[in-house]
Amino acid sequence: MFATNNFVDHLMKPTDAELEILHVLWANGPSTVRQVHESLSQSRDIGYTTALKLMQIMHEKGLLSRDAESKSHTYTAAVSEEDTQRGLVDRFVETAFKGSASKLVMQVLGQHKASQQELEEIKQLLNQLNNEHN
Amino acid sequence: MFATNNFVDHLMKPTDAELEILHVLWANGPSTVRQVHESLSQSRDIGYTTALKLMQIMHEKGLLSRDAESKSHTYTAAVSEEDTQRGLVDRFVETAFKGSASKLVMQVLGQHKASQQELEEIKQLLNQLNNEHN
DNA sequence: TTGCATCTACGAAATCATTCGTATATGTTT
DNA sequence: AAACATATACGAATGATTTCGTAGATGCAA
Repeated sequence: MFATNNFVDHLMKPTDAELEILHVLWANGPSTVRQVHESLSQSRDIGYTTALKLMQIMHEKGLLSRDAESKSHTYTAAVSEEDTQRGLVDRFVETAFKGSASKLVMQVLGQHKASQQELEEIKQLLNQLNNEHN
Repeated sequence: MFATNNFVDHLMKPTDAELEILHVLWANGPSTVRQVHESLSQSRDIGYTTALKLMQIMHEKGLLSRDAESKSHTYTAAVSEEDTQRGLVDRFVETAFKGSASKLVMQVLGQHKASQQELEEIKQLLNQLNNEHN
């Protein structure tokens, strides 16, 4: 067995609002506050300065990096989608399922429709894990 | 297709501290504040009146019911573990994975060790889902 | 019945997340 | 250069969560 991801412990837990912003940056790449605000506005009401403030705080926390060359700064996600989701899943499994990851999986699979292809991918991963066990 | 669980929308979202208490009650059944507090004390520092206050609030919210016959009240979880976890998963898939349940499953399976038996159970569920697709 | 242990009720502080208004800086256009 | 549009910085209100101290009720024991 190899050492696993202890670094997850040090990852900041983004709040819900912060996650919204990270999703925009992960999807669109480096963006200005205005661009992020416009994207967020499509799904909910949010003031421009609210988005700005959030991104400033996220920059302080180290969740975003920024380039301040021009008048309007350009922000970039400083944490990867994978690492962040890994950390979130860790916490979630712990708080909601008392550490039982397989219970979570069962719950999710039973509750959400997945496409044929998605099911295949999951099966494939399962077989792979099965082999590692032997 | 049948109507699915719209009632999930109306389920209160328990906070982290509230979830801790629900887990105790789900595991041990109806309990007094003292019993719950003793259980919680095993995993972390928490004052007696803190546990009491939390359970009073949860009672107000409808998360717990209580029997006030004797001097010390007996509390019972008023929401089921299944329903609660269903609601939590819904939110989590939405905020952390933008609705992609299969991405969540892949992330969890890749990240957490599951026993041979757990993997088998999951596979079985997958096959079942596969059949429903055809 | 007086006192002691234990309970509930409740107020309130501390922290955090979210929100936005206002002030000020910056750069562009006339 | 003056005016305008647009940017950042920042203070502060609000609401939710967690925490615990203190007061007062309750029941049992001496």
